Amino acid sequence: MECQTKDFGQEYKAEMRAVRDSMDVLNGKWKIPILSSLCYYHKRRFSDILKDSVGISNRMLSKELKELEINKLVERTIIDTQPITVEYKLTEHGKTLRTLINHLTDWGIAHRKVITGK
Amino acid sequence: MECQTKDFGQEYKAEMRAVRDSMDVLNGKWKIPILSSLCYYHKRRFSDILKDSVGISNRMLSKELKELEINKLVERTIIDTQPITVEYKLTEHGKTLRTLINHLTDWGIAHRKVITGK
DNA sequence: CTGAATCCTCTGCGATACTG
DNA sequence: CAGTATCGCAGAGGATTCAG
Repeated sequence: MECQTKDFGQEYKAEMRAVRDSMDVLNGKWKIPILSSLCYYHKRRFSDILKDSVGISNRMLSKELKELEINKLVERTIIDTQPITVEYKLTEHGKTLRTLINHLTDWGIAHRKVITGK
Repeated sequence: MECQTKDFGQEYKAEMRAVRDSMDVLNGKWKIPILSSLCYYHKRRFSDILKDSVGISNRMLSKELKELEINKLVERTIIDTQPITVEYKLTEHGKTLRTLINHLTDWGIAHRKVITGK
């Protein structure tokens, strides 16, 4: 594989911005665990995601879900029970992350082999 | 695309670990700019990468390069000039990152379209 | 049950100065 | 030139408590 971009000026800056956009979305300790939970259970309640993402606090979960919603990756639905419950699910756009996460997974596995030699 | 993993227990945990491995390597403000510089210029000196990665401090560059070297993504070669210079380049393993970065770029572009609508 | 509010700690990162 | 050493701040994230 040729390891070059055509132009280290223009195109390079655009690429940097795009990669940063992706990283910003995925960044932090909890984004991917949360997304994975929503990916598996197509609908999931707050307290359930809390259990799936082992170790997270409600403060963090709340914050992260809000960001994911702002980024149009997750949809929030209030269910009018007593007491109120809330359901979260991936948007169509959110589902496209699955592919990206798969790539990250694959490279991570290959990388671990290189580092640990196994 | 079906958005599921086969098993939310076993396989899920392995995937989480792999993704985190990838993210750890790429994490932080400067890893990708540095890698991109090395990707374009197949060999590059410390002071040059410093200029490529606009805004980075020598302290940070030094730290990041060290981490990349530990992760076997980058190779360091001391050139015995006066004063000494040092050349960095991607390892074979490091070059495999290009593909991953491309995926991150592509998704970042698509994501920006969704968010900004343009 | 689903958060919001507070408080506190720890880490990433910038600025600057110094060394071989 | 290629780093290392020190300092300081801002933001990420944990624990706990409160509210609708």
